[in-house]
Amino acid sequence: MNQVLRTHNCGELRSSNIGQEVTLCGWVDKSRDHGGTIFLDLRDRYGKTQVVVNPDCGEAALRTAKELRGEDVVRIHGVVESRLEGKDNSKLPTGEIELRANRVELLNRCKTPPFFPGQEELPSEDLRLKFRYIDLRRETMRGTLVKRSEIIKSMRDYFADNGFIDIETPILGRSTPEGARDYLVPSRVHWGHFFALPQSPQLYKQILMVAGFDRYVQVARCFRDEDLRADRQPEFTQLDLEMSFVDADDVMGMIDGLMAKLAQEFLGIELQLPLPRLTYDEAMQRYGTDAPDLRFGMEIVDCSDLAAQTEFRVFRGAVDQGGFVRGIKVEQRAADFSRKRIDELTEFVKNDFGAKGLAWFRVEPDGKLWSPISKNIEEPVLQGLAEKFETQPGDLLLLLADSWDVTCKGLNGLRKTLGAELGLYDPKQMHFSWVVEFPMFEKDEDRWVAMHHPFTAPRTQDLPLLESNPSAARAQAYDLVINGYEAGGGTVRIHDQLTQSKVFELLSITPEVAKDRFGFLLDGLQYGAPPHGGIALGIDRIVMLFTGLDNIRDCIAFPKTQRAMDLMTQAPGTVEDKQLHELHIQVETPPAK
RNA sequence: GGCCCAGUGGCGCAAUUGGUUAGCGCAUCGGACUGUCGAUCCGAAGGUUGAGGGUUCGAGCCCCUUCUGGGUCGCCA
Repeated sequence: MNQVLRTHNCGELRSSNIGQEVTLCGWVDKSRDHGGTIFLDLRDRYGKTQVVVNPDCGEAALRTAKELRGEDVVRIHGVVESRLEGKDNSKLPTGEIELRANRVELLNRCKTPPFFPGQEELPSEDLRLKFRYIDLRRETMRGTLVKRSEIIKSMRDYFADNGFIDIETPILGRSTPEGARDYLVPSRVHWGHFFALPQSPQLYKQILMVAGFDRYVQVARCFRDEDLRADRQPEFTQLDLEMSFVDADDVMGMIDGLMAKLAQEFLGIELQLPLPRLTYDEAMQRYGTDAPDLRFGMEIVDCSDLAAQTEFRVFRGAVDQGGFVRGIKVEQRAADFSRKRIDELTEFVKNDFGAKGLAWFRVEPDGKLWSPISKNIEEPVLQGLAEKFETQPGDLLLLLADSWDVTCKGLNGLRKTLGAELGLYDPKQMHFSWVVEFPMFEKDEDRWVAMHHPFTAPRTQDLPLLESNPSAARAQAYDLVINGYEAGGGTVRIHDQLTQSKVFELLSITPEVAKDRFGFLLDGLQYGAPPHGGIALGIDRIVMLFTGLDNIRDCIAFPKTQRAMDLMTQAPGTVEDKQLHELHIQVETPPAK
């Protein structure tokens, strides 16, 4: 009778449609059977509509409706009617109307599912992942994926409006031993040779600049075979871009504009531009991390100078060994910290960050610092601490005496934990900032390694430092930080051979090795490479932050578990011997347990 | 690889801290009901506590091993 399966969706009918004959398709979200009258909540991507079936609708319709169960797929033909006086449902946009059915058609029966999309308690995550098609029917999951789609569209529009062109780069590429562990793809044609999936399109986009494409952008899938976290998946999506004839300010300015647009469209907030900038050194000193959560204070205070004046061995010893004594202040909440809680925090900094212990002081009503260790510390030093931290009665001080690294990591860990626990910020609040001037190099055991990648340009004023003092050299690198998450990072690249050679030399990358690994880029740089720079934004993380979620899996339709498995498809799986044979691969027998 | 948390009918939780027959809500199945929207009411079925081993007169609970999921450190240029 009807040529079309449906005339409307389940989210669009309103009072203005009253009297119309329509056909809806969808899933039975819920049915309420009153014997004579049956109410069905029909659900699809767009919303829910209430369907009424009663004896006036015909026996066949009533009989079919009676047998419907949750998640059955149905098609309903009927007339849009106003709900009875006072029976509107204000929770639904379609709540003023209902569909009086005259035909009820079961399109497909649903087995009793392990859980229902509408149920109040969320099932365990492994079950949600195994039955992802059911989990994705949940309103929040649907909402997140819709918003993700809208965010990506908005990004693409922005860059298109700014003259960027979208160019795809290969997924099958070449392994570069630096950086994260690669996912490898064996070559059938080339015995013993492998492709690597891209960790990022880094080298290709630089080549595109050499090719003159000027402004490139891509929504790029990236792969890194490293252990997972709440904000890390083995495959993830970057908004990757590169620009020619620009400096760091130009790139950051472009992203400032993007963030302002996204914040306005999706959060309804007006960002003040330019976004605040913080140097790497400042970030480490004040927050102990290169990605600080700036929604609250609780800044780190360095009291190493005072520690040098005490005989107390823990403090003095740390400083004498070239370490630091640094701490944070919990304002007015000392009473919230039981001895047990402080013990837990001590275990936390010991276990997770290798701290030797946690020193703490309570500020007494008379303003004096009290601690189990305060009797070991000279009065002037205690007073100095109080002044340095600008303490008030009721404050709590937490101090670490350790290496720079441990104090940074430990205090950052404490600050993040306590900031959330004490509710020092509104979880809905958003803070955008840049961290700039990263070091060019860091020491890994005895050798220098690139902090970002070996093509990162140093600040021009730091060029002489490459020879004299590499550790002091700062890069033209910038990270976008949102709420304590690294939401993106980029650099201005080296575009001249001389600087590139110097950097390689420092990184102990011989010309031969360099030629072998990325000879094509080095060649390219000699054929008219423009100055260029770019950035990559973590789309999954940005979606996570913009939707207020605390893990990245909920922003991805089909994510992997912590052990990098897909519970729905059971990937990765074994393959047939024939396939292995074709690829010239032998699988080792796992060691006996 | 280290540390931490969790695993009990299909789902979410409980079990007085080692003591009778493992309990509740939702879902499922059957019945009743013409206005519900987390419908309601009556009834039924359904678990040996992730797996293996140990301690004990007795283990969901204690110990060891292991599997799965999650958090985190290392790792992630």
